[in-house]
Amino acid sequence: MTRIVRHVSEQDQWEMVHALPDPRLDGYVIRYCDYDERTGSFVRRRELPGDRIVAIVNLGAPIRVGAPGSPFATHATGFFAGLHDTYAITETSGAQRGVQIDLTPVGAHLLLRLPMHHLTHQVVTLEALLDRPGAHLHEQLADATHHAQRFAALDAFFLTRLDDALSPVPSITRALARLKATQGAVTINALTDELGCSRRYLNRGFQEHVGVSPKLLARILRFNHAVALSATMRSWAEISQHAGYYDQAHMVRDFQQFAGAPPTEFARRRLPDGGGVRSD
DNA sequence: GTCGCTGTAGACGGTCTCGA
DNA sequence: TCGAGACCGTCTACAGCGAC
Repeated sequence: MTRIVRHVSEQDQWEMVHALPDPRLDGYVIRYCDYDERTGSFVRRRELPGDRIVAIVNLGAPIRVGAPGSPFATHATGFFAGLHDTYAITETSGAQRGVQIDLTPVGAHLLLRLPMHHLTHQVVTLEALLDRPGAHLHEQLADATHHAQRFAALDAFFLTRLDDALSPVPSITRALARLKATQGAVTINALTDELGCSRRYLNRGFQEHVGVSPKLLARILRFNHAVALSATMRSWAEISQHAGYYDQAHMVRDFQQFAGAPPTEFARRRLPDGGGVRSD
């Protein structure tokens, strides 16, 4: 099933085609997004941290990606971005085209056959991570004339890798599900009690399968919840309460760390596609 | 009243060592 | 390999302030 989102304004124009992967990839690959974008109002945007591994197969002009305080790197064919504890900045020429693939951390770990802490706070090129098969995938997507063909090629690529993948570790999968279900509103002690394992075991499992500590992931989920609530609620005090923060000051600190701006500035810079904010 | 900011004490979580 | 305990840094809870 696909969902098409179009936006046309005086300065900006884009089309995004969202699709779910083959059901056999459930729990590994979350969704695909085929995009074609031309923007005049901004060329730099802040991408907020989330609970998923994002891969971009770039089919247009090179994209530059950086993080606060570190230099930009240019990516011509695409990249994989691991989990981050702050926002990333992307810069384009104003026009971009490609496919975004969202993977679960466990899915990325098993399909990429990589300890996830190797990808944490990193943006790694397609070729560096997947070598020749990655270059072949890029060629296939570039040659395809319709988004359905690109999604089919991605399904085939990941299903091939799924054949050789190990099974997920149940305790880590359960911990991730619990964190997600509570939007991060669960203490790590409660989590280890529920799972019947030690903090040390849980932390090591998260470093291997997710790339960040359980607490950091819980904070990212809570922040994402607050961002989602801000689309429908007006009062920041109300949002902080509903998202599970102790008070507004508590929430402001997370906004500054994860979005690089206090809530009001964040809302002012927010982009209409909901996926990020304008950057200077 | 809302929002953003600072300071501080105590709780919590990450990491290390040691032992089973 | 994993759990228990200790230590230390970070986060949370709370108070208070000024600007709008």
